[in-house]
Amino acid sequence: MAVTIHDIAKRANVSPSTVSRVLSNSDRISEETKQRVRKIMDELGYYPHSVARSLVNKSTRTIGFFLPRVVEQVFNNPFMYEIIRGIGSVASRNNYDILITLGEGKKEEETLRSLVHGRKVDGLMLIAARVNDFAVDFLKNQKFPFVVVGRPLHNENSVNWVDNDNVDAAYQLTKHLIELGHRQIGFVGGPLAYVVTIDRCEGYKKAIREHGIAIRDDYLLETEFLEEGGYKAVVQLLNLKSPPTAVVLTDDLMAFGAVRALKDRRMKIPEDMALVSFNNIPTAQFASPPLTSIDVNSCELGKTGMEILLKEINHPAAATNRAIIPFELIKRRSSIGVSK
Amino acid sequence: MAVTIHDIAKRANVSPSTVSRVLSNSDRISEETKQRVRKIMDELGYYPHSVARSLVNKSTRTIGFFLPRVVEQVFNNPFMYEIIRGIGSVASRNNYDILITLGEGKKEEETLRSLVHGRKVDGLMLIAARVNDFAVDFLKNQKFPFVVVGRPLHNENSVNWVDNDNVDAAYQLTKHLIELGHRQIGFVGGPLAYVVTIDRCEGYKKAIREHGIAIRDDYLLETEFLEEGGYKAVVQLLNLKSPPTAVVLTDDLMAFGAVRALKDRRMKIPEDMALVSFNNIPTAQFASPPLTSIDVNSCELGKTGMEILLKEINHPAAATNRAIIPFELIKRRSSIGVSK
DNA sequence: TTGTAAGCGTTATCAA
DNA sequence: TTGATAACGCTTACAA
Repeated sequence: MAVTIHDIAKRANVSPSTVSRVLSNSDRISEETKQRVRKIMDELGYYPHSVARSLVNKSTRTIGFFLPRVVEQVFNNPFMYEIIRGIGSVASRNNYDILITLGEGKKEEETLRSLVHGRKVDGLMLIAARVNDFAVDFLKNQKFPFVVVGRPLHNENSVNWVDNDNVDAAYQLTKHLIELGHRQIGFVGGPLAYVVTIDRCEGYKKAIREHGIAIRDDYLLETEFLEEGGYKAVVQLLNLKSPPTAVVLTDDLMAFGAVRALKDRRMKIPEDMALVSFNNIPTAQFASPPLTSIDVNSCELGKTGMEILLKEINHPAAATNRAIIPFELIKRRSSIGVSK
Repeated sequence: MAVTIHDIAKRANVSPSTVSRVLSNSDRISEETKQRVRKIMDELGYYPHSVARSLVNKSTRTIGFFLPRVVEQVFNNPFMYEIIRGIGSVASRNNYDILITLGEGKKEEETLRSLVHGRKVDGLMLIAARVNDFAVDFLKNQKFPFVVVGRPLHNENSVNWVDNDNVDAAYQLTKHLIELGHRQIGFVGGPLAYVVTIDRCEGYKKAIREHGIAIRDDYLLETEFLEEGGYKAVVQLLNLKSPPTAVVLTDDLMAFGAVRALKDRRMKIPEDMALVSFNNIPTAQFASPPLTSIDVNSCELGKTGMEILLKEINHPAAATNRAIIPFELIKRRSSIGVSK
């Protein structure tokens, strides 16, 4: 069996509580005993039992990363990994671990309950706010510390969250196309169940309207955040009587699909159709043509989200926190072509 | 405070142990009491405290995913996320969670000790075997359940692992180039500290030799598993008096770098230089040209690894397990060109 | 079929 | 400066 605090105590001729105090470096223990106890700990290869600690401390120093199945299917996306890396770097620095719970095959409520009431984690990170987000409502209701990476629709002021200004990002992206001379611009969004889709669509519409262009419903498409979704959407747009000359897609993977659809028909990008998208995943720059994309700064989203969560865990009384992470419009050949 | 087993017991006029037995659905409790206790659990919204459970059960139903900093830097790679998804699907099905520990800024031993002796996890998944792998040695020594995704160099028979047959994969990939008529073939591997690099290099050499071609040391390069590494390597190869006409790269990201290097010099792929690589990350097919790549089946690596780990956790006495996951050579335009 | 009580490995309160 | 002792919330012999 592993060595416990009692084993140390016995060997050092002190009580377990003294050992515990040495562990927390209490200043009410003589330097001499500290030395002695520490030496024995080393000899015996002692390491505190984190579960036992958690039980009495009521803290696991672990935060949960919860991905309900619906979300995971939609966002099977490289940028998810970037977010985890961001979270991880802040977590690691603060001696927190990350518990990943995939809700696969289980009901969302069941999984959340096991995390929250089971006290497996001190707080939760949610990825992507949905329009009616069960997880947000549940956690809010339970007063459990959490942060959403993504602006929630209904609880913007009472929930901790971090996101880009997606309305503005879509606005800038669309404006970029308009400035290139496009007047017929399509919009391919993800599922409308996600707030991010709504925001980006709004930014798109705002840019269109501001430039005196009419909004065409047949230019507005909703699909999955996947390559296949982008493919289908572009095919549908191309089948219109007057197809758009440019398309805003809300994800790079979709844009990859769009590229494939256009290549299948021997059409040129951006000459026949310009493409712009979101996320700037690591391979967007290596696509053919390289994709104009909004860099959402995923790593920073994760980092800041984690910082907010730590604040919430340690000072639950404090005000609601939110953060807007700057994005960057990266112009590449899929919109501006080779000339420029 | 959260409701405990005692609260339920009081309300149901039974003892805590009875409640506990209801929880584990013991067959020594009358159906009637079960019903009654369960009803009260629902009413009070009871959920078992997982930490308390872990303490007595000596199991956290959590497995650790350990990524020492050195490894993480090297493998900042989309296929890592695929592996996690694979692990996650099996874990979720078996009611396990995944604890991700990024060793950032901490010593590897320190982190491992906190996981193993701190009993935060029931077992560990290691990603990528290094030639002298501290983690492997440490865990083996501690007799702690673990599995390596990647063949270990020294303990092939005494350690659980799962991997592709990297020697064969590299052999097939190189042979593919030879069959296309190439005789001058370069090899750009990752750091030699990783077993995977050694294996792939061996497969490459085997194919070269078997076809009566001489091995040229100036065609063998070692670099990072990153885009930049591929770029630099190809530049170096191009500066040779007689550069290779084809190159085997051990990662798609490297291949992206290679593509960039060639495009910078207005060289054609595969006419001026054919490229083939490993991993078949989701965007390899959308590169320009689409990349010929070995699909290592990352998701399956994760799944099988997790299955082996569960076996090890539940039957520690059983024999050492290992698994070879089939790979697939996906031929695309970066090697075969458009004609075919 | 159910209850009592000990124990899992810590920390924290109170006394000494 | 240190030591008893009682938690933390659960499981499991052993008794009844």
